[in-house]
Amino acid sequence: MKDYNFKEIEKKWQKYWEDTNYGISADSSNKPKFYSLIEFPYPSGSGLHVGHCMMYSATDAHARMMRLKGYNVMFPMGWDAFGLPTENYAIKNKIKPQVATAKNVETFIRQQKSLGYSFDWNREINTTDPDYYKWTQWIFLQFYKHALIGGKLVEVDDDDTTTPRLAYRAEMPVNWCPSCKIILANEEVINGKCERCGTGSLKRVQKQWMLRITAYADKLIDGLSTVDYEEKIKTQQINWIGKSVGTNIIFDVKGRSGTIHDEEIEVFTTRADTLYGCTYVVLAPEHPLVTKLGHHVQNFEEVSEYISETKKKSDLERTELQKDKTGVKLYGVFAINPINGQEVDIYVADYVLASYGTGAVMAVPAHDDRDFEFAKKYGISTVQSITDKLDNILTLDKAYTDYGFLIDSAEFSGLSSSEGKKAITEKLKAKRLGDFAVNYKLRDWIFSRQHYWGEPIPIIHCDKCGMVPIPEDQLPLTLPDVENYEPTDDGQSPLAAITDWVETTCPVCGCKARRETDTMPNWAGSSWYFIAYAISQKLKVEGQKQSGNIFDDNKDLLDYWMPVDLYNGGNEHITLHLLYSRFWNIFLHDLGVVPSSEPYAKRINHGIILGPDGQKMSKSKGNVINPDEMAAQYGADTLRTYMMFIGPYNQDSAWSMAGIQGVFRFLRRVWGNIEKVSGVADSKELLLKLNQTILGVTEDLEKFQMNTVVSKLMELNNTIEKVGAISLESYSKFLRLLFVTAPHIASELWELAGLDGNIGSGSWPEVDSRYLVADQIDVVIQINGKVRGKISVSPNTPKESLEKLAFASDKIQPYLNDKEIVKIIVIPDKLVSIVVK
RNA sequence: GCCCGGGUGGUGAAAUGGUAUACACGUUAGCCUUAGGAGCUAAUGCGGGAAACCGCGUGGAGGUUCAAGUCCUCUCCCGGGCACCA
Repeated sequence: MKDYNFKEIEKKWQKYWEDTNYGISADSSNKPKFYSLIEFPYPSGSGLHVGHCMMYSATDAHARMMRLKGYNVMFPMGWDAFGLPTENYAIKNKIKPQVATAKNVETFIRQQKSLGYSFDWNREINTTDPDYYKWTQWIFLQFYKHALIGGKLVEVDDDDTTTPRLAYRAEMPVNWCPSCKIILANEEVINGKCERCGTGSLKRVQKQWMLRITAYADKLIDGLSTVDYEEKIKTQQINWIGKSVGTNIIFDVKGRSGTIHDEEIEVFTTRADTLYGCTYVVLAPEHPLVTKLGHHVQNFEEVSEYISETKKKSDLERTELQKDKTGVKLYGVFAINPINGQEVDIYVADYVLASYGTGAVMAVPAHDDRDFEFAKKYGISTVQSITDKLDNILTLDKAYTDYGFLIDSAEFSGLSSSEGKKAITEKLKAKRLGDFAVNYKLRDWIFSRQHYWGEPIPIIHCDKCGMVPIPEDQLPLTLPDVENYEPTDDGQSPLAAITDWVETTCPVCGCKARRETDTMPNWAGSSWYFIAYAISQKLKVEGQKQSGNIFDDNKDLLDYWMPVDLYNGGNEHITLHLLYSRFWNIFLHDLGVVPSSEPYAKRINHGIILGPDGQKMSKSKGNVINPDEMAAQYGADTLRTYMMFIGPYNQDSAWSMAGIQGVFRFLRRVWGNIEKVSGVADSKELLLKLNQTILGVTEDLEKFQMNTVVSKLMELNNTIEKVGAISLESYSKFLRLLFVTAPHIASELWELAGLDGNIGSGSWPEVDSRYLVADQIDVVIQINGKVRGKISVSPNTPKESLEKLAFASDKIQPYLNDKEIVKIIVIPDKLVSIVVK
């Protein structure tokens, strides 16, 4: 027997798979389809990370099983290639981002192929490819051309400026780095500081493109009940959307000389039942009413100063110092509590957020911790009066925020909190001073970036016609070649400096006009790539010629492939990417271009591979494991199998050199064990273990319990060694199981054993339940719950016999002497449990 | 503060309420070898004992059950997410 020469074997089979199109899926088939999606990588300059290998190894194993089980499996790969690191690299090294991307992609493909992953290379996509981003732009235009009214999509005319389009422009506070003089994406702000230079980022108001994801908030919540995601993912998404149901309440505003007409304060509350306890009203510093009240406010100077102080605070300061609430009372003006006509004070305080609800709240210190704290600090209501009101329910140091029954609330007293909310809101509604209202924490999605390396937003600004979408048959709007990728000083995209690109003519009136110079965020291309795989050949072949819409033209493909059956990815994408891409898919479904409302039927998350020191891998810590080096030392099969064996799939695991060494030993022993293949009939012990392994490995692969898949294969190999012989038929089953984790060695051994055809075109082994039962089974005898003996019996021995055999056992006699037998429980094939007194 | 995970040998970890510690690493002893960071065999939860065996053991305290790592109540610790969201 030759040595296990993994280098030679792996090269041979990788070529074979390439030559025979292993992994290439058909667009039509009489087999059932299975769409297995993994998050496509950002092709960074540092190449494949072992974390990628962990996800690829596990999903590749699963895909191989599904193929053997007779599915037409789509297991595609592509490149999420727009993004800042490439742009920064381009700036630094004076290399075109297009060139850098192509080089990185080449490296990724080489690495992936060298590990034998069975991706469908015919479907490769790249978000930076104009054939691809043509359709990213097309989808953007559909957002621009549509609005969601009453849950239904409606088309919006080009000159309509009032209907709320799903893509719109708005003045938005953005993160501004005063040192780099650029606008930062949220992802570039780490703990309130610029990722590049560490300077604290400031808020700056600028016109931004927005996607109205909030219009889809309810659909995004409701859709979760139809998909198979871990509970953790669902709750995280629901929390992120943050739906809260409550009441909007209108307080009239009164000055020294009576009611100030036309001015009112609208607050949002989830606790309308506590309205009688309202002692003051608070406005966010950014609330427009504050400046409007102007001369009515006696201490307006003090108030203005407070507001400008707030503006100077960074996000970090405003949130980190949350315990220390600040604010200013507006002297000379009052708000009228609409339920009882009571005058209450008005404050401005930055613990109230302009961006949530109405930017104003009613304060009920007795029933809200934040109001309580603020009231205590500014002596607004005495603690004594709160306790009086609450009939001693309240302890002196905190608000009573639980539900209960209303007191001191006129005709509403005695109602439960939930009854009270409803009754009070109904009364306000009748007086036209309030109504039921829903709010979301979710904000609309800031969809523009002032960078070069992204999809250009296909809009033209015309002085006469306003914003005009580029006609769809003129897409894609491609990125121009530029010399300089640096953002400009005033926070504009580098595209703004390319005059001959910016200057264009209006598609409507033909006048001189300017192109939009912002680009899309790198979440854009990844929000529909799972759809693109199904039609990827069409993107390449017809992308430029297509005049209609590629989705409608290829409805049959989308109907066949969608939705994704299994989506595999990282925990870091549970909120943003998963939410964004669900949003796009639901929108496209509403538009009628994709068949299913939800894009992913099932989602599985993987953990992170940590360095050998248990720390997150990083160059600076020097604990980075390079997959190329590992594959060179131990082979692709060992690396793949170890990546599955390293620990529970959805849990973080630390790399271990001893661990990969152990897996290598396993494969080398498997290699040698081909000598145990014989013409002799299999022992019952081997048949039992083999069938247990088929059953267990199948179940574990389906559940992505990859570590036990490997341990079960090891157990079977141990049994082969122990028994010393295995029939060719049984061996072929073992190899097919092994094929999913270590496909190269399994293919080679298949050939060496002289088995027919190729292992990959066979079928998944079936369990023969005749062999699942052992000849003899150990049945445990328990006395008072403790194991005191064992009897070896044949399976299905009747209860009565088991009981007799148990009492006949010498082992247990000492425990029965002089004891009264209270109870006997017999579980066939398991145990006899005797209770004595 | 709120919402998720998770605490099991020396280590990574297994266990449809039914023999806790499979599998792997490590360790120890022996074999083989010129040699081994190679291979093979055996042992390996802790305490006691020459052994048979006994006692104790899944973060802690209770509970349900003939039987609990697993179910229930309370509690401690670790990791992650959200966080002044009214």
